[in-house]
Amino acid sequence: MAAQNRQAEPEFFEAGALVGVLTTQPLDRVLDYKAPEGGCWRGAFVEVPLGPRKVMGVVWGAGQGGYDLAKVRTVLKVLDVAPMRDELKQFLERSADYTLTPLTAMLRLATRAPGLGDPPSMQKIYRLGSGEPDRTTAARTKVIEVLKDYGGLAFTLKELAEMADVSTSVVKGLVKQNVVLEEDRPRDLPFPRMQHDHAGKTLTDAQAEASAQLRAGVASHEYGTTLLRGVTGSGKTEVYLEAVAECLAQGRQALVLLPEIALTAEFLTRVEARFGAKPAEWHSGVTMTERRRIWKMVGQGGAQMVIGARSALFLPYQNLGLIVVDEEHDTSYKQEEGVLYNARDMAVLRAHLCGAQVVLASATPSLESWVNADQGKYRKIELVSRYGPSVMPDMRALDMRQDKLPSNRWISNRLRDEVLARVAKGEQALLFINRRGYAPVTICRACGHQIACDVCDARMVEHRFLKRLMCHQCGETKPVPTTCPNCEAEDRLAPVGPGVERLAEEATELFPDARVVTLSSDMFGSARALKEQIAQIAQGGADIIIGTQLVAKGHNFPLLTLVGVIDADLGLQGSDLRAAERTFQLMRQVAGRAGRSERKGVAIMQSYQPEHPVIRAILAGDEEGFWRAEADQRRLAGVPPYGRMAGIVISAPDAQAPFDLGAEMARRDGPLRAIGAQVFGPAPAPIARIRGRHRVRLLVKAEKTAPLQRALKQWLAQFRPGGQMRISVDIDPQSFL
DNA sequence: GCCTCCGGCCAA
DNA sequence: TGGCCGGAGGCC
Repeated sequence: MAAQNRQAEPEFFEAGALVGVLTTQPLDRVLDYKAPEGGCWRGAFVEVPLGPRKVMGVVWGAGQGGYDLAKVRTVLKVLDVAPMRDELKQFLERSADYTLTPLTAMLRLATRAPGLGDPPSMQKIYRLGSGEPDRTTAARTKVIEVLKDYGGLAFTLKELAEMADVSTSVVKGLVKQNVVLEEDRPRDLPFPRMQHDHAGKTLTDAQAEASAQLRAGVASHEYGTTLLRGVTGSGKTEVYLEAVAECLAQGRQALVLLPEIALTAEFLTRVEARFGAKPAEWHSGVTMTERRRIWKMVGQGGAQMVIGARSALFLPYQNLGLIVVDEEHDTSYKQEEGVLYNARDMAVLRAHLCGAQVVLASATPSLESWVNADQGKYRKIELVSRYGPSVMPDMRALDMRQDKLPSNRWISNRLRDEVLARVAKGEQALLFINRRGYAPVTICRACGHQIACDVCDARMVEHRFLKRLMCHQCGETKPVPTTCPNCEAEDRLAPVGPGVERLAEEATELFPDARVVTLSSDMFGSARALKEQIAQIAQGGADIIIGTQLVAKGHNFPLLTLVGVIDADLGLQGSDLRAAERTFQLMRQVAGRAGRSERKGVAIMQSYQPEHPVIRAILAGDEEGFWRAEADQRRLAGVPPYGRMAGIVISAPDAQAPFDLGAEMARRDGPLRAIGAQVFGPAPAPIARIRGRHRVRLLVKAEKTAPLQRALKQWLAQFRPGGQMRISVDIDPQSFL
């Protein structure tokens, strides 16, 4: 047994000792190997033989034993990178448990940099030497002048030749005579030092007070989360950069997470102006060599600050003191492919493990964060705009009870006129309805019968695009009948109420000269086609956008100046539990735009109950009231953040097999029932086909305190998907529709 | 994830 | 008989 004081130190394994190695290969197990010559520490990055191949792994701990010792192979070598710290190891284990992701997949997330095993790559650099040239030429003089101008600095061959405007052979010639020195330098260099006090900004009183609180948190070296709420223009970036400054002053590393789209050169320039040097920048567009440099430098302390997209959370920080999640409500923090995790929540987990502070910044916080702040789990700081009260769009409710709309019309004349006015000016209008399909109800005009699902307590929704009736509870579909199944009357069945498809039909009739585009999840074969469509719209490829909740997903349409909510009451009835929150945030999105451009944004809500507390709160700009009303609804329904949910997506190239497996899974729900959880579905997933794979989804709902992950694990262990079928688990799914 | 092994099937 | 294809399972 090791001495007690050794416990803080990582374990050392003598050569030949059995060690457990976690590889990046998707074998969901730690494999036994013998420690290499010279031994190895726990946490060491190693290369091990696996079958005929060599793969990378991490020494996770002592070997398990139990595997045929004769077959145990030896670690090939220990890689020359900083070993994984216990904090990151725990973070990977805890987040794997939370998201029900294999640990190997988490390790892959944390090692997304190429050539980690390669010896440090070197490059030649050139600096001024002491020799004298045998003869002087104009080109040689220029090289010497450049080097003298920059003092003792060194440059690569290409840089130097370009700066002196000579060919590289001139420099080489000078090297032979020791006029210029050629040296080797590692390619992966530390990032330039950032100065916490380089250029302090003058802060308003409110900003100074807020940043003092954040600074105190960072200085405590303890975990804590702060919700920093401030509208556009209130200067919340300046405030959280003060927290970064404190973190740098403490000699700890800072991470700022931004939604992918917000990673702009403009933001980097701002940071550089404040701290005198650029931070490391980590996102999907960064080159492979730069990724490797960042990964290594973050691990050995050569990068003080990282600005990145969600995956920057998995870098091997040496001493992380602060994580800022800017625009924390943004849905792009939720990874929706591969490993499904929410970077906002995982940031809080990682900060817990390394005694860091988290700052969640947003003008319109997610309800989860709002509730956490309200319950005292998060500290809350409010920043009032320096330009006075928050800029809301011009917001109105249209009381539909006063409007005598003909049947089968949902766009009121007043809204129609507003749309026409925008289109005439070359601006865009968005008509928002949170209902997929053509019509939510199909009714028999002879007997009043409504076509319902055979197995669910739900009405079938007509999907004209798919030419079928569909149950949104269980996903069952059937052709639209011509005779009433109840009274057998011929041709008396009629669609009642609007869905997005029907609204598009109405808009096309109402605005014959406008370009109308529909955005609904089940109308796109692939995520990429959808993305392309959205990009086209953003560039002005449409005048009127008809959309479901899909359009609320953080997309930016700069030409959009009018949002018409067709049925504002719909979000209040629980068809999609986040609809009201999104509706509210959509309004605020328009508000932010109205503040920035000369075009004022207008939001119009058609409602049959404009006196409803949520509607009133939105109109009055009473955010507190809105969140409270919304929170009450969620609490009553027992859904997040007051309950827990998980989405199970079953996918396969053919459509039937996932349904069959989904139905079987819904039947054999013992382990879930044991913790009081319920299963809904199977139903088509929000995007029903991706890259040729049909997707079917089950939803599991449990109480807040129920051990959901453990139950899901037991439940899922019963099923072994055959062939091309895949099951993926999404804890805390973004959409529950 | 990738490699290998094995059974099935087709052309001669 | 040989060769090629695709699915199943092992890899420490």
